[in-house]
Amino acid sequence: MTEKKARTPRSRPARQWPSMADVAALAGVSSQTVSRVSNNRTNVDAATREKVLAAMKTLGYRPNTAARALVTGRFGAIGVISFDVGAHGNARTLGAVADAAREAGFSINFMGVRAQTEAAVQEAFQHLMLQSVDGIVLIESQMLDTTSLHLPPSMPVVVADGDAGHAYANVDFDQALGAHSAVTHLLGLGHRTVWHLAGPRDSFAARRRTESWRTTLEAAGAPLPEVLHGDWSAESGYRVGQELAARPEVTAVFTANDQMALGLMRALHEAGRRVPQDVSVTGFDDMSEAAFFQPPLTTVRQDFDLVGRHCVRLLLDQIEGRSDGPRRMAVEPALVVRGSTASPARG
Amino acid sequence: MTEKKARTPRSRPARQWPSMADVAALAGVSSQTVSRVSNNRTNVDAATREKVLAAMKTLGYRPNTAARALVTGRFGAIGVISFDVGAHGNARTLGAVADAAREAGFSINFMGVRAQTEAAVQEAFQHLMLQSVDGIVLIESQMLDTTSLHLPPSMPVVVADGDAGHAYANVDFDQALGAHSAVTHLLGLGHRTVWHLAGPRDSFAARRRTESWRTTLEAAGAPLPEVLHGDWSAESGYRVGQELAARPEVTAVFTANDQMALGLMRALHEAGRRVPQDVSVTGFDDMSEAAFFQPPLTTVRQDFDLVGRHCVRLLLDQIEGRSDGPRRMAVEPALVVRGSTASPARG
DNA sequence: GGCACAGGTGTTTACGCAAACATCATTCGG
DNA sequence: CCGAATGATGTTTGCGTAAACACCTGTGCC
Repeated sequence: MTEKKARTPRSRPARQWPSMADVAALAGVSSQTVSRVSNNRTNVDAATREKVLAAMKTLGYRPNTAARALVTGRFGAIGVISFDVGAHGNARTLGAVADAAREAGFSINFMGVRAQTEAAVQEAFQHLMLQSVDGIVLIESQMLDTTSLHLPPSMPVVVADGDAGHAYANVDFDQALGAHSAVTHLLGLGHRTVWHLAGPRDSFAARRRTESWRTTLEAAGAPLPEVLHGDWSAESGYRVGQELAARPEVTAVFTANDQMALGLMRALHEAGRRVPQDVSVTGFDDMSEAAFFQPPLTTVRQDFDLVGRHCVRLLLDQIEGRSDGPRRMAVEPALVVRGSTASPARG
Repeated sequence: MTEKKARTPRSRPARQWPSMADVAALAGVSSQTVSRVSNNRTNVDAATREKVLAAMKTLGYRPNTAARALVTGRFGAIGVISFDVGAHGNARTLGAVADAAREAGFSINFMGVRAQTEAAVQEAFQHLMLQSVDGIVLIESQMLDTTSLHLPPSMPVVVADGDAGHAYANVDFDQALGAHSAVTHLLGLGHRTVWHLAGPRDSFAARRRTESWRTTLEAAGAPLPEVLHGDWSAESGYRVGQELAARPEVTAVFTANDQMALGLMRALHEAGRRVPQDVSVTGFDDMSEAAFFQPPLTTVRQDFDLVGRHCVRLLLDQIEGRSDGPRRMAVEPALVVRGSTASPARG
């Protein structure tokens, strides 16, 4: 391993990848010409290009991204920070961002954040900030606080499904519209009012859904019931559902996501209250399972793929210096009516 | 990318990050000393180290991973290739691998693969192979064909939830045990035989579950019904469920995952066949919603976190040259009995 | 007091690539 | 037919880091 010659080769791990110099030697050109071919520059003779490409193939050459990043200052990578990917919406958004990024020639540097604490988000940022990404997408970032994250102003950031009040570019569903359509649907069926099983208090998406629920009820002159909070999980929906099931005046519930709606319906069923005959339930997300719940769930469909594409587009705008594009984008959700909602029983 | 236009778009961005040299200048030491501090070497005087750390903090210094990777040949990154992250199991595994990797100081380079074709997997590999990762984890990789993937032998690879027959290290659930326990549970309840709603034909995990179902039935001397295939989705479970519901002899179904079981139960319900009184149903995965299905699903729980940790461990063994560790690991699943299974009605 | 030795630090070099610049051969307008 | 513009290629340089090596100082030992 360690040879003791005059100017010895280094005792590094043996070179397993050919470099531009190797390709250049085989093709009988300079390494710069190899670089030009590698980067698809136009000013290379067709015959020369062929020679180089052949040599690349022979040696199995692949450009070294580290060296390229070092010299260009660009990494071809987008960082994605997300909370629990076990949550349906987060996973879908991640997948959509990844797809869109790949189409744009970027890879995804993923950081999962377990705890919803600011320190955890901070740490994730710090990791990604080691200059190894060109920009960052933050999914479900209710803890985001602009002032405490020491981001260099030059680091492009897009927030998906988060607070629209901060300084970063933002892509989100039109939560207000989604909540409004669900609540209006229920009121239109003849319910006197609509209860609300909300998401966690520190989620902006959840808060916006709650606000829209409130204003819709107020506009309709319906009484405003107390808000009950879950944590997005089916289990929390079940717990809250047990409380709601105990109140006979509850005939309609607008739930902030599908998973909680599932738990809610389970609790109602166990308490002997039928959905939709006794209680109507709506969800939010339209996860792929929602159509097969018992009963099939009326819910608000979100187009996660579109969100992913928008995120990447806004991020690339920043990365490539096109800051004239829109900084905030909203994706319109659509109400999907299924079997979990009906007119209240005449009682 | 014909960027024939102006020669300007490639102008190098202004230096926005301080380098070692900047820190060294401020601290009044050589850049090599900064390097030593940065890498936590011991042979640095305590006072000097303090000076350097202070300078780093003042300048907001962060080591440049590209430069470090260039010189060390290591990237501190693990590539993860996964199919649809909308599928519960894949998302959970991804999250677990990401967590385990972060604990080990590695970041995750994620590549989603839309189409389950060999070409798509190939392309994902090629992307990751641009030397930007130290190893690769492949999730749900039924299409994996060792001979056609041109991996350098030195690229560490671990396959999760895939074929145990190939040359790569492997972490998987003990599918046979899981299927066996579910089928045995159903037979033990008094069912004459157990039908099987299987996963896609090209999934090794699905095939192993099917095989184990078959051998368990044979060992019990139970008749062997025809196998019906879904594609993991609730929708496919619903379609197959309509067929099964039409056969009165079906009293118990072992389903290859929870989502299909949901669709199946929906179809049974619509056909007027009650679960579990008329038909018992088991799932596989124990997704967090399964306990709130109607009825709550008896299923086989998989510990995805453990799989993720094992994957990272096996991968690090290879990356760091410790190839003496185990190359294959199995994680034991556990049967969770809930309300979707019961003894057949005396008919 | 000399001498080996170790710990602390600085100097040089190379990693692989692409930008900037240099060189040479063409082509074309007048 | 000359001089300038254009195109194809080679040469030099530097990105930020860590390894290898050189060089100091002080210490302990005889």
